[in-house]
Amino acid sequence: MDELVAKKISEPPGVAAWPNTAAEAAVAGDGDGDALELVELFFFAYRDFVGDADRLLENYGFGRAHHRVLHFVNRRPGLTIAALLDILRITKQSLNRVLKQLLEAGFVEARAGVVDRRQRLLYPTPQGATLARDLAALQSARFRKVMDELPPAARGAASKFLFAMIDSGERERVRAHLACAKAAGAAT
Amino acid sequence: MDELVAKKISEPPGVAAWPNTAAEAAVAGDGDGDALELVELFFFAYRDFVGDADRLLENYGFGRAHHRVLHFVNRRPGLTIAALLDILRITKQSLNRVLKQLLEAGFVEARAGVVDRRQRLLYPTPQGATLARDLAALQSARFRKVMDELPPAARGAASKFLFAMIDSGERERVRAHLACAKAAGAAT
DNA sequence: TATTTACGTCAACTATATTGACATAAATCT
DNA sequence: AGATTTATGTCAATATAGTTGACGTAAATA
Repeated sequence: MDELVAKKISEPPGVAAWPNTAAEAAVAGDGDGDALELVELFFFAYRDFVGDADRLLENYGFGRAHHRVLHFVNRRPGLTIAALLDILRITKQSLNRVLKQLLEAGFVEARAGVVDRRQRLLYPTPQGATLARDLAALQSARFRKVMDELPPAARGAASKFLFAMIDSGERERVRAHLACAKAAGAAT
Repeated sequence: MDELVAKKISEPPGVAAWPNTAAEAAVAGDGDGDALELVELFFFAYRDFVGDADRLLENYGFGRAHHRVLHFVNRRPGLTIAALLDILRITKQSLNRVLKQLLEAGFVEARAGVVDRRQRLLYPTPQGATLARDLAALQSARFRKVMDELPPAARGAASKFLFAMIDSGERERVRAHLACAKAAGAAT
């Protein structure tokens, strides 16, 4: 590692690899200040955002990993393992431990795929749906409160902002996921 | 993504099984739908946001924990252990492991407090400051790109939005931190 | 029939966090 | 001066969430 470090340090060429923004920032001095402030605000906002759910999950002996799985299964009933792995960006081994617990605890159930029987389609049980809803309620309550606090003009900006924060290559995927989840919700 | 869509389509049986929750969500009002969308956007946005830094940190054998410590030490040189623990909300044992590595690798240095010699005041070394700046550059570059993509009217909204997302009891603390960091930054 | 795909599973390991107990030096109170 | 509190370090055990790699199996597909 030290050699990597040394390499990095002794690497004025690295400057070229930097986003020119770094150079600009250095020149501009505090021009970066605002962006840095956003970096920290994002950190604090996310910390508090997940904190709500964490506290509720403790009562069930679950963690954030369970929350994510339950959330996406609930949002998109019939989700396959592969699709879930793709959303969460974790390995199947990692997912498996958490998913197994959710299955055994009766919060999620898996049915064999109809069109492709190798697939396991994941559905929330009524119990799972309830917990998912409670968790979502906490988090969307925070968003609603935020929207109330915000000047009306700023309200629509939040989702635009968050969407723009996503890797551009990922946006279509996310958009499709949202549309799909919305359809599932609307269908009922 | 295509597979997601395909699977979704080939899934009429799932529809029947669809959730009570979704139903309830629909009943609970679609105001929730928007909030739910924000919840997921926040998840994806944060995932990609930290991803940038993660990739750079790998070159140094560091993880997110090191990043957070280095970041705040760099933003607020002279930070005490207690202040850092308060920001990060972790235990001293957890901090210690990471901090020790940063100290040993020469990215951070600790000096005895002047007014209170029990305290260890943390400072970035030149090496640490460089890495911190590189990491920050990646992340603020993302923010700047986002701002460029956003309609001008929405730009100011981002920091208001993020600030409103923070626990109300924490906002003063965060505001103070930002002010302090800004002052420290101005010195450089 | 042969191969690929979707998934499960065992094992070993890493990173990040926790709780609890105890140690030490410096500051502060009485 | 002596007792106590404070700021920090450290050892040990544990939990959670993730990783890579290897191997297995049933079902779809070429």
